[in-house]
Amino acid sequence: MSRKISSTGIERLALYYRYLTSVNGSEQAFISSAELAKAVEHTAAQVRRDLSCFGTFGTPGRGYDRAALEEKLSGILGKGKCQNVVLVGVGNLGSALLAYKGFQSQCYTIVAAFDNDAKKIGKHLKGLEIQDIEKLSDVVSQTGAKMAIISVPAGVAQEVVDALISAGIQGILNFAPARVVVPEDIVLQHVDFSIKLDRLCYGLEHA
Amino acid sequence: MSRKISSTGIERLALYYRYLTSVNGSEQAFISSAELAKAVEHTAAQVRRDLSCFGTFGTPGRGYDRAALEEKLSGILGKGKCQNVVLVGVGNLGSALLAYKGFQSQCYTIVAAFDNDAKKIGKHLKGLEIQDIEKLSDVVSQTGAKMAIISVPAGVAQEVVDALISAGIQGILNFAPARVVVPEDIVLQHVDFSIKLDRLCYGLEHA
DNA sequence: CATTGTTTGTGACAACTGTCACGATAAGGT
DNA sequence: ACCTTATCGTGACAGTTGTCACAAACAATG
Ligand SMILES: NC(=O)c1ccc[n+]([C@@H]2O[C@H](COP(=O)([O-])OP(=O)(O)OC[C@H]3O[C@@H](n4cnc5c(N)ncnc54)[C@H](O)[C@@H]3O)[C@@H](O)[C@H]2O)c1
Ligand SMILES: NC(=O)c1ccc[n+]([C@@H]2O[C@H](COP(=O)([O-])OP(=O)(O)OC[C@H]3O[C@@H](n4cnc5c(N)ncnc54)[C@H](O)[C@@H]3O)[C@@H](O)[C@H]2O)c1
Repeated sequence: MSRKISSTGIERLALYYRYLTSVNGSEQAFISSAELAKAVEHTAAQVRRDLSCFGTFGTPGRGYDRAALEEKLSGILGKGKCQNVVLVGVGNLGSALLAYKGFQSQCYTIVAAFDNDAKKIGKHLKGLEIQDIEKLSDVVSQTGAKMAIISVPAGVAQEVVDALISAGIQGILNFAPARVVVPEDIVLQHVDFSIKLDRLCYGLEHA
Repeated sequence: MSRKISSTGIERLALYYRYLTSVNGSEQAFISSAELAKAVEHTAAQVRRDLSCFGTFGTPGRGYDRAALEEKLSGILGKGKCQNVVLVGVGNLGSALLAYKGFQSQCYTIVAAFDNDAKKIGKHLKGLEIQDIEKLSDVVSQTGAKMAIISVPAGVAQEVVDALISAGIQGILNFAPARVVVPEDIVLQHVDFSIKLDRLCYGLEHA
C-alpha cells in the first residue's frame, strides 16, 4: 500500500493476470512471487512491489492464493465492467481485430463495427454488421460501451476520436500512426507498429 | 553528446523522424525544437535532450536543418540498412500486415511470408507467395533479411523464434501474447494489444 | 509450543528519466 | 562592429522506477 503504481507497473499487472488465467487448471493453490516472476520474465521483488501497491494479499511462507489473486487483479484492472468495445475502421487491420478470438477470452467483446465506406456498410463480418459511422452515438448509448478501438487512416484519426468522445466513449485504443489530442478525462493508448520496427532497427544498429 | 539515450527516447526519435518525413514538402528549411515538440506532443527541452545524445546539429537562433536532421535521424535509427523483413504466420493479423502500405513508405519491405499450413503454402497474397516455414533459412540467407515479424499463435511463438534465430534473424517483432526468451544479442520487441486494452480498462476504472 | 524453513512487504538505496533555467552561440539588421 | 533576437546545449535538480536485503509473518513439524 506504500507506493503509487507506476505506469508500466499496470502493464505488468495485466501480464500477471493473463498468466494466472492461462494456467487456470493448475492444481497448485498458491503461487510465489518468484514463480510468477519467472513466468512473465521479471524479478520476484518487482512482482511483490507491484502487488503491494494495492494491499497485502500474500501469505508469508506460502505465496499468493491463485484464485484470490486473480480475482483481486481483475478488480484492480477493472475487468468485467468495461468489456463492451466498439471498433471504427473495418479495413485490413480492423477485419483482423474483428476476427480475433483472443479478446473474448480476455473478457472484451467487440459489440459493434463502424466504417464510412458505403461499399462496406451493411455487410456482415464475423456475425457483426458493419454500420454507418453516423450511427455511432446511438449504438454507444445502447450498448453502454466505454471503450473504442480505431483502425482508420491517420488523416482522419482526430475527427474519429472527436466523434467517439461526443458519443460518450471514455477510453480509446488507437492504431493509426498519428498523435491525437483528447480532453484530460479521456484515456488514450497508442499501438504503433512502425515505431516498434524502428526500435528494432535501432537495436540492430547499436548491437 | 552528454547522456545516454533512454529506451523511450529512441521511440521519440522515431516519432521525430516520421514527422519530418511526413511533412517533407514544407518550404521551411529549419525547424525549432518547440515546433517539433508540438508536432509529437512532447516538450522542447525533451526534444533537444534526445537529439543532443548524438551530437550537436542545431544552430542557435534558427533551429535544426530539416534535411540534415532527417538524414541524421535516419542514420541513428539505422534506416536504409535493415529494410528487408520476413513475416511468419499468415493468418488474420499476418494478412493485414502484408497488406499494409505504411511499412514501405517507412523503408521497410516484407520480402517473404511463411506459414506451416499446407492449405496456405503456395498461395499468393499481395504479390508474395506464402512459403513453407521449412524454407526459412534459405530465404533469409538469400534476401539478407535481419528482421522478422511473427504473428503466429502464442503456443508456437518460442519455437518459431528459435527457428528464426537459427536462420540468422537478429531482430524480432512479436505479436503473439507470449513472453519468449532469446539470446542476449537478439533484439526483441513485443506488441501486445490485449495488455494495452487492459491499460485502458485500468485508466477508466481509476479516472 | 518452540523451532525451522519459507516467502512476504517494505525501507533504503541506486539508477534512470524528464524538467527547468540559463549561459553560449549564431543570424541578421543597423 | 555591435546589438538584438531567437534558439540551442547542458548542468543542476526533481521525480520516478527498479533492486536489494532483511525483519516480520506464517505454515509445518515433531
Ligand atoms: N494494416 C496494418 O497492418 C497496419 C499496421 C500498422 C498500422 N496500421 C494503421 O491502422 C490504420 C488502418 O490500417 P488498414 O491497413 O486497416 O487501412 P485500410 O485503409 O484497409 O482501412 C481503413 C478503414 O477505415 C475506413 N475509414 C476511413 N475513414 C473513415 C471515417 N472517417 N470513419 C470511419 N471509417 C473510416 C475506411 O473505409 C477503411 O475501411 C491506419 O492508420 C494504418 O496506418 C495498419
Ligand atoms: N488477429 C488479431 O487481431 C490479433 C490481435 C492481437 C494479437 N494477435 C496475436 O497474433 C497472433 C496471430 O493472430 P491471428 O489472428 O492472425 O491468428 P491466426 O490463427 O489467424 O493465424 C496464425 C497463423 O500462423 C500459422 N502458424 C501456426 N503455427 C505455425 C508455425 N509453427 N509456423 C508457421 N506458421 C504457423 C497458422 O497456420 C496461421 O496461418 C496470435 O498470437 C494472436 O494472439 C492477433
